[in-house]
Amino acid sequence: MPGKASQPSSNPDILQGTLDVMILRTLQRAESHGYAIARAIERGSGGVLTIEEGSLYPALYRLQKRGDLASEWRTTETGRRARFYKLTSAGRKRLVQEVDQWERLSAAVQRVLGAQGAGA
Amino acid sequence: MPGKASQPSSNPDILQGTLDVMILRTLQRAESHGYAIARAIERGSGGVLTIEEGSLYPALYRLQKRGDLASEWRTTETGRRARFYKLTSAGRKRLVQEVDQWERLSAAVQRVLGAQGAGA
DNA sequence: CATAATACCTAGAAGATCGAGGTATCCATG
DNA sequence: CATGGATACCTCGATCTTCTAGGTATTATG
Repeated sequence: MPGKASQPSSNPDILQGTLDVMILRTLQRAESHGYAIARAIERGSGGVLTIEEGSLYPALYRLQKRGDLASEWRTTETGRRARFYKLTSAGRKRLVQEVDQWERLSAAVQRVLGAQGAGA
Repeated sequence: MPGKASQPSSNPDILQGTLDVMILRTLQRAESHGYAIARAIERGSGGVLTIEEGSLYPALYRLQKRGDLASEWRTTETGRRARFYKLTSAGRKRLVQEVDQWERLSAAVQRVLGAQGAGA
């Protein structure tokens, strides 16, 4: 096999379990539709994250089914049909919990990774 | 509705994808066996994380199969049989990459969650 | 002897994400 | 008008990680 020396490796676009909370946070700022939510997260991450549509739409469906989001078809400023999502009150509560959870768990990982074996 | 107001909810013990890097980091400090690795991570996290054996042993197997770890049966100080793991040179490289990946991705999530809508 | 702690292992289920496909509309360009 | 790109949605199947829940064996303790 010629060429193709790249390592496909494990190249996750996002940390598993963080998509939901990022969606909720994005919608806390303003109601929005799927495509725009994805672009907003990507921009907000400084271009580090990529939101795949195959992850995004199932996540939105999941969150709505769970009662954290409500949605309706509307028209964008540019005249396109799109499904707009907004947080429900349950979603607002969930957001607070999940942000807290993220802080706790990511700080814990950081401690494990960073913990100095001993002082110099 | 009597009692039982607690929500079992989604209570992941760890952030998906972080177990491997925490194992590698733990073994960078000292060779160790599975059970001790789990306890070390739990201690290192300040008691926040719980390492389930059903996650731990498959992960160790995975990492060894991948070439990041080598292992051998040995006897602990307390006279017990245990499989001791240590990093291979591939494992040391992987550790550096995965720590870097973690820093990048967790910082990105942090930006998305924290991003101020606008200056005060 | 019963129990807890240490120490290992596995099978099956659940859940999230990804890759790859599909549809449709709008707009610019040639 | 034909083409292609961007916008906007959706879904299926595969993959991967973790959890639940079992199991074995040894050592130490009461």
